[in-house]
Amino acid sequence: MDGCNGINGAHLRAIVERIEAVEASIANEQELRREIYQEAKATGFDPKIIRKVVSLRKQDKAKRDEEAELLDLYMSAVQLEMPL
Amino acid sequence: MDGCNGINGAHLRAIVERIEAVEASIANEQELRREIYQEAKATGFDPKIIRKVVSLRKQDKAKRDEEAELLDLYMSAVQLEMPL
Amino acid sequence: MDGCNGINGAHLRAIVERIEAVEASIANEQELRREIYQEAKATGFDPKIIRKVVSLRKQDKAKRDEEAELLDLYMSAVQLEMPL
Amino acid sequence: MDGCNGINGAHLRAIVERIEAVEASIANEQELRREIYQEAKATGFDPKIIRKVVSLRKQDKAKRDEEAELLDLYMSAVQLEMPL
DNA sequence: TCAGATAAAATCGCGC
DNA sequence: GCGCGATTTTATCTGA
Repeated sequence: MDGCNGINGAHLRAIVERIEAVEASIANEQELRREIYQEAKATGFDPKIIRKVVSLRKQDKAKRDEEAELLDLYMSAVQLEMPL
Repeated sequence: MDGCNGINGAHLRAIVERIEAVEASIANEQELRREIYQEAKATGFDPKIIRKVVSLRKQDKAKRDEEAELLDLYMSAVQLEMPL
Repeated sequence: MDGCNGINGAHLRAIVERIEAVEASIANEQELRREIYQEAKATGFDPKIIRKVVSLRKQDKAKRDEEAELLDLYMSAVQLEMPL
Repeated sequence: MDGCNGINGAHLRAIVERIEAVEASIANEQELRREIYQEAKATGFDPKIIRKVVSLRKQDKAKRDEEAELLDLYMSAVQLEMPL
């Protein structure tokens, strides 16, 4: 690789640092989300309810996506003359 | 515990064996499911499609359950005179 | 298949329901296992340790199975009168 | 709150949308991290090793932070003129 | 401290 | 046979 022990240390280090950068970013945004929940709670909202609403909306999206995929599968199955 | 080294070996063994029993049972049923998929495939069905259908129906159920929970939360929130 | 163009809803439905049945069964037993772990914890056992024990015994069993398989291989080789 | 009986749909909606925004952002960055791992693998690095490195560095950082905290504690104890 | 949710890791079956 | 994707299991984290 780089000449010495078969491992390109510089490259590895670059990769690790990129990962650490995005992870720091992720941690920041997770903190942000936590703060939104706390602020909402302080305003009198029940966090449980908010979580459920967020979760349900996420499920809606996932379901729509999967239904679209299923349709695609149907289409290809029909082309292959397979039973559904 | 039992007199010797502070660990109740008999009890631990009993627990481990109960766990292994249910895991064996789980493995059996996973094998069963695999066979159903294989049989379906042999009949000409696309396993992918079956998986999607199963998955969608599971999502439906989960969604209904969560909606019921959300309703419960709403009801208690109203009783507590909290904003939704 | 069913007469027309490869769509056999009844059959598909039957398959899906069989799968859902075994998956319900699996879920039940997973719940059972969870309860065993909780009960063990309540009795003072560390669940993590128990997991380790179960895992190690599983490895042991896998190894014994492998050895048994190897033995079978040897046995059939002998029957075929081939040198090992 | 909103005037009548504790229902403030607009506010709730605003909160939910803010949460969804940060979650979308988080998902994006998780996708980014995944791509970095894939790219590293394509270059010949073992993702498992990289994870290990990242994890170890995280532990190191945690330990350093802890030591820094301890040092702060010592410092304030000195200021209070208490024996350690 | 503990249960529930979230994320990470390992495992397994399928495809090429 | 091997990488890839999906499923399952393990560990971590957070909120009650």
